[in-house]
Amino acid sequence: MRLFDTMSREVKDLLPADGKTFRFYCCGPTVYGPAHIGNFRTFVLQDVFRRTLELSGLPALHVRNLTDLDDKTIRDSQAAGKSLEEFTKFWRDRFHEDCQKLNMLPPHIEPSAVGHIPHQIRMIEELIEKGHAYQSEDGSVYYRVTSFSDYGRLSRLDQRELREGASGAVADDEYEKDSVADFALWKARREEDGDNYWDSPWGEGRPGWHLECSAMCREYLGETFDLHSGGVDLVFPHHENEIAQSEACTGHTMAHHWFHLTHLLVDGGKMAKSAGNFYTVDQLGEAGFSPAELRYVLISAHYRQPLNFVAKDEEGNESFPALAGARQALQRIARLSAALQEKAGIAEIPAFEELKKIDDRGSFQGAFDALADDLNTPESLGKVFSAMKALDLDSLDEAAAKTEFHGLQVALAALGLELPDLEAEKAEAPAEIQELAQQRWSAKQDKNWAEADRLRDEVTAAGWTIKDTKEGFELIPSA
RNA sequence: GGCGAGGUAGCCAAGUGGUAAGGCCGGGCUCUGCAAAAGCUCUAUCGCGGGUUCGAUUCCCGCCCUCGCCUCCA
Repeated sequence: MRLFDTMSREVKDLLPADGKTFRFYCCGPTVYGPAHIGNFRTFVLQDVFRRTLELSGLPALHVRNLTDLDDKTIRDSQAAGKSLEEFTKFWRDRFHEDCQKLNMLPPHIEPSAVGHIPHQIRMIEELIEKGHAYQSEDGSVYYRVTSFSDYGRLSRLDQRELREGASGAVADDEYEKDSVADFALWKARREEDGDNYWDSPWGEGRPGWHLECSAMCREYLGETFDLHSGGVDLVFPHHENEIAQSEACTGHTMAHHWFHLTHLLVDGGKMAKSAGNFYTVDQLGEAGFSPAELRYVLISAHYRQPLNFVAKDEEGNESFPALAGARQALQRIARLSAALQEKAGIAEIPAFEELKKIDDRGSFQGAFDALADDLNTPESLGKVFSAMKALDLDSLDEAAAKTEFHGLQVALAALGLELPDLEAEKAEAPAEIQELAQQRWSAKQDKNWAEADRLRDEVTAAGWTIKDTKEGFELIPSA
């Protein structure tokens, strides 16, 4: 598998350093509110990445943290009058529910910041010892950026000016630092932190945000690991600071590969609560769209391109045309898949573990290859449809159908797409509707077209659509 | 001001130095009493102006425009 590396700015092969397991870390969510669909673009694509790795025969060790200790979780838990633990547990559970709905494989290890305070303190001690950090008068500890000559390599900071206070915002603890670029490793206890403080050699306080990832990477993946991932916004300063902390501490390269995911836009602009275009999985569910449909949209653009999520149609109504389109597309795949399955005489769709063993992917090999080549999800989807169109179902014997069915399932498993249940679409209509539809069918058989049409209108008015088939009819709830 | 990404059909979105995947929408056809559904099918010369080249949407230069980051942020 090949993937673009932010550090070297080139597409590189992915090879596990230990020759066996590909070990990678993803910066997870801050659990202080519901994750939005932009967050999930990142997490879903990381999930496609992992699925592709595993299906290509490379075992993975996936670590993704939960940020449960930072300014926002403390601030909002206080505002809610809850303990930090109770508050973050609520949002952590919610995040996990959303992940499950979106068919994401759970990470193998999911550490949290609060659970690793001692690890972080130990790292600070090391950094002070090695001259990379200093304590300020109030008991905070800062990282001295100038002590790490490689600082800025990932974000190419050395090639640009550090514009101090570009946003006009100036941290209130700035006077404590030797340089504005220095960042906090340990924050001295403050009034507004409430009960959220821990003992340390520098007094009571709490670790800085950037440190948790460094500490947990080291704990679970070692001093050097294969890949580190996150949203583009984390390149600077978060990942830059992680590198500075970890590499200054260990003296070794932190990660061999940096995988960054470009943000989602909504209707051409940045998603923001203030803009009213901040969507969650639940919200879209309430609007009548399934998580699978959302997932389809989230993977419909390459991860290094901005993806424009269209929420409003041309009339400006919030009708989510992108999701409606995804529904049509998924149903087409589902019909073809069902036809292949029947032709192949296969009872159950093979589980993920079983799909790992399938190496003849038939016509769908190209769809898988597109993912292995820099995780090109849109090309992969294109190949799925192209392969579908090229298939001549009638000419396939059972063995060929089986190969094609398995190939399709591997491609879908890599993309993490769950197909809609076509049978479930045919919901049970109320008895009176069934009766009307049956009467209409009889009228139709008698070629009493006027009566048949009249009855169909009645059924339609009641919110159901009649689909005639060769043998009879089906009732579908109207959209 | 600095850094970066991008402008491909109505919308979303791949890709390529030799006239452009795929999805949605829309049109047509088949099927059908009609309709729906389904299947098939049609629809772009790639922001503008130069340059390099036998040939550029794809490389180079300039311009216009959009978006993101530089502050917590996936």
